[in-house]
Order: sequence, then structure tokens, then C-alpha cells
Amino acid sequence: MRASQFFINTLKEAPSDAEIISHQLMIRAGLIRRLAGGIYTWMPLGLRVLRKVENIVREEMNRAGAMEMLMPAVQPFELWEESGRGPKYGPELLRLKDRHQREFVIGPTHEEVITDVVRREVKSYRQLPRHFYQIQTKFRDEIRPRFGVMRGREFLMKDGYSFHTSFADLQREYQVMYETYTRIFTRLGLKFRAVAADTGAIGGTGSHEFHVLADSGEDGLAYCPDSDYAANVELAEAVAPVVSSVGAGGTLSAPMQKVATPGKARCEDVAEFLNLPLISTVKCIALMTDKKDVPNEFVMLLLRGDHALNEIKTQKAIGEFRFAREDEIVAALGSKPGYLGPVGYSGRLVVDRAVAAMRDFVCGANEEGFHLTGVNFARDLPTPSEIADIRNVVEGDPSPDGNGTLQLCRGIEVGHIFQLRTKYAEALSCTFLDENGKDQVMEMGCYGIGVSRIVGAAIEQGNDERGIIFPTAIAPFSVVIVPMNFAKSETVRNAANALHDELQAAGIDTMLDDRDERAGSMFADWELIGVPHRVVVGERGLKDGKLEYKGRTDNEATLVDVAGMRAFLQQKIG
RNA sequence: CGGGGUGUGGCGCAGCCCGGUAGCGCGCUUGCUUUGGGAGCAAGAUGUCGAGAGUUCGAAUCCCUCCACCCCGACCA
Repeated sequence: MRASQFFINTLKEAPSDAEIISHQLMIRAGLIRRLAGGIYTWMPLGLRVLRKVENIVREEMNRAGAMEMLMPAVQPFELWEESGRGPKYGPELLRLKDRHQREFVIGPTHEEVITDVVRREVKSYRQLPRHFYQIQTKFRDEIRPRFGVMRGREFLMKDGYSFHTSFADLQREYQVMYETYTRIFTRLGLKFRAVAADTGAIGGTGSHEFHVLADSGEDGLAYCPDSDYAANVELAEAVAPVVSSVGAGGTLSAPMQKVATPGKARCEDVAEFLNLPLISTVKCIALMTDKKDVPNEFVMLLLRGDHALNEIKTQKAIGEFRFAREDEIVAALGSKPGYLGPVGYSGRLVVDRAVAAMRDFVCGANEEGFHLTGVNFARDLPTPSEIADIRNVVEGDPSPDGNGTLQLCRGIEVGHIFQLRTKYAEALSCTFLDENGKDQVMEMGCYGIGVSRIVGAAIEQGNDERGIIFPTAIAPFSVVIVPMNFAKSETVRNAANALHDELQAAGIDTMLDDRDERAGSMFADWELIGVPHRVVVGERGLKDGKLEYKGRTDNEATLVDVAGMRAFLQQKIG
């Protein structure tokens, strides 16, 4: 490829709405351009990257025995009513009407469509198992699109769906996909980790997320360096402490005392004011639940002062909830938030495991400006009847598998595999006849990869002050040839053209920058774009039969014989 | 949807408080010089100041309405 025939449009400054580094660099390098909020055009340069990611995903899916197909982007809304997911998905579904006023949606995912296809096409156990996948543009009307291509509304996704006669066979395929995903992300050249995950809105049982590790990631991950335990913090279990945490000043079973703590509403302030460690304080969280049998119930949660509430775990423990309003809190406890406590409270109380093990702790006195110290269960208030894991794990917590302690890091979710089981197959009557001629509901698995998101994630992971650092596997070009004085020097022109043709013939994806730009701006462009290998062709080196090689992250250039450059690059690219 | 902010040439911004007919840097065009790290000089082009309505002799600037975008919270590949 020659730059004069390509379209390169780099910017010195990124638009001010680009917030994170990958978004800024993608705009500056001319990979994408924004059309509307969360909707981007993939420019020729960006499309090359996207296609490379896509092809690796495709090759590995095919290798694992999945069949590619392409489903419609536009789907009749009836299918979503049939699966029961229409109302639940809500405003994220982009709906539209055709000229006959028939309702359609732009597909945010394709469980319904594939299940519909399979229930029509597959009738017998002899046709199973089957795994179909597609690489499709999807649309989710995100509440808040941001981070460019990382959380766009329109995005490219690989979604695969497998169908089985038994749960055991689904588990077999799930394992195959786990390994396939591991191969894919390895080939893409990304640092990643697979973690146990919450199944979320899609539903089902077993589930793993694949995360590209990056500090800017939106997800918190907990992992154990001494074992292979890894989980999303939404899910990571906080195990109960083995020993009781010692409370105030190390003194055990001091009498409970009411102390004035004017203006100290947060645990941090109270701990500092009383000169006690934060871990001896208890925070009180007031919620409201609304169930058929118990409408509008006030629920109090107890967490250790240094811990944070995990809303997903809490929902699992007590069901749907919302935070209580101030007037509801005052009505239930007679105090404003900041001074709440469980002593004397008789409503529903859910105690975090860590709090249940505490002694001589500090909590609010249910009176503005006052806290209680030296509080103990069994003595000052009843032994808790509801103990649950409702907090986020923190660094240093024991690993739930009993090996070592947890570390935290951040990740960008780029893949997710689920054992869906029979949820959709049942709703859509997707059945087969077994060996005995009996109707059975199929077991389903579903496997997603955010193809366009991977491009952003890769840049988030690979960049420096000069621009993008792409792994060779997904760089728009593997090698760029930068000739000095291309227009005027015939020697340079001939050498550059010859090298370009030689590399292309050897199957190396090569760009020859024949734009006759100044050296500085060509260097800056290709470093911004992130091409991993650069060869400079100049009269200076050519005099001695040499070319200059420089890797994107190298500090110095290396002189290589003209004749040996192809082999040199092949070895570098691997 | 709730809370905060911003809309001025392609991009980044100033001007707005204190109304007087729009400016800077980058980019773009032309010419000459330059040519191994985003060149220099000279000459140019590009704006219904987000939209609509209002106050005023006069509105980018003040008032109202709407729209778009961004940031902070609930979603997800």
C-alpha cells in the first residue's frame, strides 16, 4: 500500500469531548470520526484494524467448529414479546415502525433471532450440538455513551450461540469456548484475564468475562496471585473473618458509651475525631424494599466503616431495593443520616459478615451529633439474625478459594461467555426429539466478543506520549517504509519501491509513505498511528548499503543491510 | 431521568460579566525558500457566533424557550 493512494488524516489536537486516551488517539490518528453520540465512522485506517481483529476472531471460531452466519440487524418486536425480554430491556432497545406501523427493534443482541432460526431448522438430536455465530453491528441505546468506541451505541460484536441436547454437552462447549477465547486474546497480543462474572440481565448459570487489563477500565477485578481465582468485584466473595476484629483501643467489652460527635457524619470523620481506627466503626445504610407480602419495608444494613456496599450482592440478599429518603429515615429511626445505628432498632437488619465478627465497635446513636462506642452484639443489641456478604472485597481480603489474599485491578470487558441453559429455548419453544422420540428443550450457551471495543481497549493498553502502540497482529500496517526525499532522489525512490514490493510479496502488510512530506511529520504520523515497525530509506544509509530499522518502542534505530531487511523484519514480526 | 457544564471558521480556544457589527493558534489555498523529527516568509479563503423568539437605535454579549454535546450517578460487548 502506498500512502498517496490511501487516506491519512491526522490531527495535532483532539476534540475536547474525547476524554480517555484511546478515544483521543483514535480521533487524532484518523481511525474513527464521530457522526452522532456514540456512533462512529470507521475510516480506512481504523477499518483495517477492525478487520484484523475480526479476522482473528473468525479464524478461531471456525477452528473451534462454530458456523458463521449473518442475522438481520432489524428484528420484529414480536420476538421480544415472545421471549418476555421486550419490557425488561426497556429504553435501551431502539424501536422503530415501518410504513405499515409494524414494530421493529434494531438488534442489541440476537438470542431471540437465533433461537427462532434453530427451532425451525433443528428438529432432532441427530442435528445437535450446533454452534452458530455472526459478526454483526448492534445497537444499544446506552444511557450514556462515552469513551468513543469503547462504549458506543452502535458497535461491532461477535455473538455465538450453541445448542445442546444436555447440560453436560453445554458445559463441554463452554470449556471449548473458554479455551477459544483465551487463544483469541492471546493472538490479539493483549494482556487479559478471565474472571468469574455475574450473569446480569441475560440470565443463566455459569459465566466468565474476559477483560483487557487497563487502569482506565470500567470494571473492578479481584484476583489471587497465588491461585487462579479471579472474579469481577461485583461477584467476588468476601469471606467471613476467622477471628473477631478487635474494636476500640484494643479493649475488650468496654461498656457501651454515648459520646458527642458534633458535625461528624462520616465514619472517617468519627474515627478521626475519636482517635480510633476506621475499621472499628460501623456504617449504617438505610434502604427501602417493596414486596407483595411486605410493602414498603425499611431495611437497615450494617457495614464496617472502611467497606463499600455491593449493590448486586445486596440485591441477591434482600431483593429489589432503593435507598431510603431522608424523611423515611427520620420516620424509622428519629435521626438524620450520619448518626444512624442499630442499637434500639427493631426492624429488619442485615449485617455484613465482617460486622458480625466485630466487637466494641462505634456506630451512630440515632441522635444527631452523637455516636455510641464499645457496642457489642448480644450485650447491647441482639445477636444478628441475618448475616450476609453485602460488601465489595478489598485488597488483602482472603481469597475465597483459601489460597492467599486478593489483589485488585481494573479491566475492560471485551468478552463474555454464558451458560444460558434453557431460558430462551423454553420461552420460544425451541425443542428437539431425543432418541426416545420425546420432546426436549435445548440447552443453550452464548458467547460474545466486543470487536470494536477491542480496538479501543488495545489502545488503552498500548500507548505513549507519541501515540498508539499497536500489537503487530492488529496494527493497520505491520511495517511502514519512510523514504527521505522521495520525490527528488531516484536512488531513494528505487530502493523504497523495491523494498515495498519485496515485503508485500513476502506477505508482510507494508505501507510506503510516498507523500513527500517532511521527515518529521511522517515520523510523527506513523508513531501516532502506531505502526510497530519502521524502515527509513535515505541516501545517507544507502551509500553504505544500509537501511534504518526502528521498532515503535525502540529508543535507537538499527542499521540493517538492504539485502537482509526482509529477513530481519520477518524475524521481528515473528 | 436527576445534578453540573459547554455550544464562536475543519480542530483547539479568546471575546460575553461591562451590548457598538468577530479575533488568535493549528489546519487549508497560492507563491518563493527549505527539506533526517510536526519548516520559514509573503499573500489568501473560510463564520446565518447551536436554533427560535424577545429587549434595544444596535445583541456573540442581556432575557425566555428549544436543541445538541460533555461531565457525575443506575447499564453492558
